[in-house]
Amino acid sequence: MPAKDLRIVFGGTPDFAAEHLKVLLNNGYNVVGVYTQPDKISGRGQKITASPVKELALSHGISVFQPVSLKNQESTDQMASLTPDVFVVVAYGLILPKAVLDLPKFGCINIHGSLLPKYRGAAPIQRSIFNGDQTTGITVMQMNEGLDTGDIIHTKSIDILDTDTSETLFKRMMPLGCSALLETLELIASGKAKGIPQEEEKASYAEKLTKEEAMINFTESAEKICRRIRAYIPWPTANFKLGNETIKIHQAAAIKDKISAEPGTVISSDKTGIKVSTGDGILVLNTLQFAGKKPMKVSDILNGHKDLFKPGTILS
RNA sequence: CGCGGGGUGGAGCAGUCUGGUAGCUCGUCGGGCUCAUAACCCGAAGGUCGGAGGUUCAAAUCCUCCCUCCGCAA
Repeated sequence: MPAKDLRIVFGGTPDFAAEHLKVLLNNGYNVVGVYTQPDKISGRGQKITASPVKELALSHGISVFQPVSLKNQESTDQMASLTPDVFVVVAYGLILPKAVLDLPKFGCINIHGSLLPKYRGAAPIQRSIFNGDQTTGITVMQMNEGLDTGDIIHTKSIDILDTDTSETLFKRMMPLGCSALLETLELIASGKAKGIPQEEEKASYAEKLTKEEAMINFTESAEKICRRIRAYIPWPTANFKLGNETIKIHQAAAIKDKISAEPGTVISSDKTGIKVSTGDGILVLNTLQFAGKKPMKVSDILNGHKDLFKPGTILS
């Protein structure tokens, strides 16, 4: 059976998912229905916003379903009425009950942003940067009832650069996931798809990011803080406080020098950056963002606020 | 009607309350100094003060509407 004859149902919500849907549509695959999270109020002004996946599906005239949960008979019936051959799930955000998992002829497949069984869960890409990994990748698996525990059908790996933020790594991984998806569909259609069970003892979980973690603790090492900063872009963005003001960090570097000052103390500030002592090493702040402002280079900030980061200033 | 902060030469800011001279720190260009500079000295260019109305002898500044950028919250 040609892969393009497969009756595909797609489930996903954010941009990362929409990108995969786009590839299917642009390459003439037979997408018979799309599932995405219900519209939510969000953004400035609390407007109701449709997910990127929904927007894309509607613009292609594909039926969109937005159940709050799939764990009920109606949802299962609805899915059954589409007579899917395969359900492709990418960052959908809902748990699939067994009834749904078993429904499509070839089951449900999921595209995950890590080399499983490492980093199962919500934030694999961000965690790989935060932990300082050199390599990560995409895994396509046959979904089962566990959280990212399905058999591995296909993987692709990619190097993590020193300069990667979650934002840039996401962007670089999208094409990887897209091609992995198309290749997997070929395998499935031609009956060559083979699932390899995950090595359970090597499993680890990638907890989702929280705003609390995004608050910088200057007693950590400069290097760790740097990785935190890169992992937390574009959201929730690492930040610290100067007095009452919260300041976000968009770019920083670590220097290994030993320093005796209390962690969080500004050592020097000039157009080359703001040097701050940490638990181990020096953190050099390069690009910051104030509330209500766009991100700014330190040299620009200092032009307008000469004394804001005088040596001795305490950040927390 | 969720809350809030902005838009002033190329960049970052002050000035707005208490209308009346376009200011500060940089950058750019020209010149000087130096073995050298993200250093220093001298000089210059560059602004419809987000937009449209209104009040006034006079508006960056006061009033009304709009555009637009951003933070919180999700």
